[in-house]
Amino acid sequence: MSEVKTRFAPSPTGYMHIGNLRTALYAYLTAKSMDGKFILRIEDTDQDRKVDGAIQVIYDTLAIAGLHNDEGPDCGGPAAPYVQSERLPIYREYAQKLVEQGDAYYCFCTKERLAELHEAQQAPDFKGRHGYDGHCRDLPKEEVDALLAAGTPYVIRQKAPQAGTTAYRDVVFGEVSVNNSELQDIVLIKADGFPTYNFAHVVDDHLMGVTHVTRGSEYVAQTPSYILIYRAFGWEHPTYIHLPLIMGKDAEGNVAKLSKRHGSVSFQDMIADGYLPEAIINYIALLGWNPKTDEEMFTLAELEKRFTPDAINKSPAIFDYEKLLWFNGQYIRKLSPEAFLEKALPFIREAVKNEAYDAGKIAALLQQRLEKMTQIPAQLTFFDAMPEFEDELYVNKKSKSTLETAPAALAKGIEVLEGVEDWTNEKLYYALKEAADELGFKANAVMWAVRIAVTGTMVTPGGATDILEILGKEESLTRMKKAAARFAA
RNA sequence: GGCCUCAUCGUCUAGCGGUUAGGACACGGCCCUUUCAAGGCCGCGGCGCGGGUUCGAUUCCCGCUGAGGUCACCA
Repeated sequence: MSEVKTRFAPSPTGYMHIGNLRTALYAYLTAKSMDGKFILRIEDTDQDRKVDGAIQVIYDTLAIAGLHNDEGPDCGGPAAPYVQSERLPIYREYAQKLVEQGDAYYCFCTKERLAELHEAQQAPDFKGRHGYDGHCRDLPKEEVDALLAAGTPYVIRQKAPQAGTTAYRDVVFGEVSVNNSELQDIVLIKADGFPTYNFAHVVDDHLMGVTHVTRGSEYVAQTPSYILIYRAFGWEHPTYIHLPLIMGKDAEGNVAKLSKRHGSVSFQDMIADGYLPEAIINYIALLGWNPKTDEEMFTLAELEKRFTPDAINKSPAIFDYEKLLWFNGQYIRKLSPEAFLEKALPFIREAVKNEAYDAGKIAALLQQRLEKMTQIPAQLTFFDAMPEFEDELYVNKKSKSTLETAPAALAKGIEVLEGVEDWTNEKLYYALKEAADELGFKANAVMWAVRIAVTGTMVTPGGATDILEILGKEESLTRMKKAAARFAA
């Protein structure tokens, strides 16, 4: 058997839908699991949907995700070109061949006629078959030639058999069989001369040696039409691996195929929102596949070793941001302090403009309590400016801090801290602990009061002395004195 | 509407005739603790319904219900 080859064939829409990325991942893993090659092909046959720079988005996404392709427009390969708009003559030639064989035909129906047809079929009382009515299916040859000679616009349609059944075996869905009477005479070549996806992908998959087609299950029902094309050419069709759909929920909680409306999900947006590529990959890998063990943390490299297409599930999975968030937190914690700082720095500087405050120390506090990068700025607002706050913040039952203990704790705290030379977390902690002992307070009571005094914030990343250290002696004491003065007044 | 597919905790899932139905997220509680997290422990929570087959069905078969997909000169 020849070498396994899978492909990812996105159309350049300008953004990468997360469902698409999952398809890319599975196609990639399918190839890797069988020691095969993974190729990238750009399906840009829709002239109306052309978007500048869209191909770059695809390259960037694969690069960020770590899905390296062995062949493609970026790196070439034996079946180049890998961009469909550059292969027009090829599709033309093969379509022509089908027409000659009698497996396809010219159709001169206008879009208006088709639209009327479609409308009539939408009527509530419509009974018969939906889809194209075969109007041009059996046009006499002379008439076709005359129309062609007159320059009448046309498309080329597949001439699908009207009886019998077409079946294939899907790796995940098993036997799939449809009555040919359900099949449409799908358009192969559009009026503008471009092929449809339906035709182009079949020709390309064959010519490029693709052995396994991994794609979303929305194609399950249409695959028999494609198989008929393979047969018409006398080609062997590839193995099909149809993936369960990823579903999303809309504002009302309705479930549907993941889309902008249902769930919303561009890979770039998620990265911008502070999700780590590794976390996204890990999470989506588990949407429809599992290793049959309780493990669930997987790097791409591990997935390459563990993945097997036959363990893919059939049922659709709802995309759950909560769980993705959890994965993201896990991956954030796994980062080295340096790597974390690098990623977190822009977000830290967004809130903390004062560069006297050590970003590295701030990052260290953040790393253990973050789920995504964009949560950073909101947690750091107190560094640059003390917020307005009520004295009630000093009251905390668990820490035994009250409006009576707080002023005393602050006064004593200032006194002790004035004497601290070595302004480090550890020294500060013992100094304040000592202050608490002298006051006969629980250490927590002092810590609480000090933390509130220098941050004015109920919840902060890091404890009192963590923050004192970053703030520095001067700023810390200034803030504490100001806070203490409020009680005196 | 026709055709097709799917169906285990709220969510992602393990299970492939006999299990106290397992894990993870979320949720609740406890521990730890310098606030909050993180971490540890415990808990809550599920086989859609009805028929069969079988000594025995979550598991096999049929029907129902529910959900989704698809019926474009989009992919």
